[in-house]
Amino acid sequence: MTPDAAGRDPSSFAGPAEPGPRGRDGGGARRTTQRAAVLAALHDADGFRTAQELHDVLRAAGERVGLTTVYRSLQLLSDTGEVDVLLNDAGEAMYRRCERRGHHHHLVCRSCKKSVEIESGEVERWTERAAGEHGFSAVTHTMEVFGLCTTCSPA
Amino acid sequence: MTPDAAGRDPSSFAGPAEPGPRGRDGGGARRTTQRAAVLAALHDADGFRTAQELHDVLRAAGERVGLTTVYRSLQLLSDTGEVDVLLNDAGEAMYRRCERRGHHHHLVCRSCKKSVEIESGEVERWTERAAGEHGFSAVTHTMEVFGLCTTCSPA
DNA sequence: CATGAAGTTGACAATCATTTTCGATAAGGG
DNA sequence: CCCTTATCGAAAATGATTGTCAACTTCATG
Repeated sequence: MTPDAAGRDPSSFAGPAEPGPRGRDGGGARRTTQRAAVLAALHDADGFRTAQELHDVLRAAGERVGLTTVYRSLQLLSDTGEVDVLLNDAGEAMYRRCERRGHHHHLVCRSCKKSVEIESGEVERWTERAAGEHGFSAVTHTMEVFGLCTTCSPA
Repeated sequence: MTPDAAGRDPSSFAGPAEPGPRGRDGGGARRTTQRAAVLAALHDADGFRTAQELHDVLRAAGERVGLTTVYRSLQLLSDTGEVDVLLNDAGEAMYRRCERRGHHHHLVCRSCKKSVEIESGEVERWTERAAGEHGFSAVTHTMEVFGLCTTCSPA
């Protein structure tokens, strides 16, 4: 059985392991247990999770974290690009810690939310071309692919 | 100057023009002025609009429609596929009356929300393939392209 | 190790889009 | 013209996310 969130090793995130420049921005971003916990919970999941789900997991694991803080931490993390955000059908924000830092897309399981990072120069190029043909500039795009992963697939 | 919503010809939507089978589903969907007004307002716009924006336009045009009804009408219209929905960055639903009935994507102006319908077998195929490579089935996807249209583009 | 300034936290209130409620109203077949 | 029933809409409810603000950490420094 996989250990639940309570059993994870916090050192990989919370500990003062990395001696690098403290904080993320010029000012002083502090290293707090709450922030580390959110990041850790996110790390334990291999799929997208909502702020509330993460909060539930943390509380269930005995962490003392407020929902407000979870939202703030996620906001912070997504601002710095450390986690990716996407809106589900219900319009709720879902977060995920991604390996890839640059632009990429996701293949998300509709059932368990597990996801795989995918890249596509093909799509990027098509997008640019299509936009150009219609005179649009400063083009950006969003694209997410949903399906059922092998585990959640029937049969 | 383009006539505002108040000046549109209602006959094209509200009038008993089409003698075809009444309503949309087997039961009894009635033809009401409010529903027609929402559809008409949507028709006047060549871009995506939020429910509230449509409501404002209708009220400004002197129509007597409640916000609730606008929401309900849009829900109805999107259920039957008569209008397309997409969530903006803020997570708000935006609606648009599209020419194309089948699956397609949009090129949306970030500034004025004007949009163009685009199709891409290329993207469809790429999506299927990428999903297949990772064992995902029952694949669907969302994709929207944003940019600045010629009118809103600087220079 | 003590200290203080500044970043953080979290319970709770406030937003805000969207939905639900439910009595009043209108559509349209008979 | 009437009656059944879909529909309307004002107001209350919902639910995710954000703002408030006093109490609390973190951590560079003395």
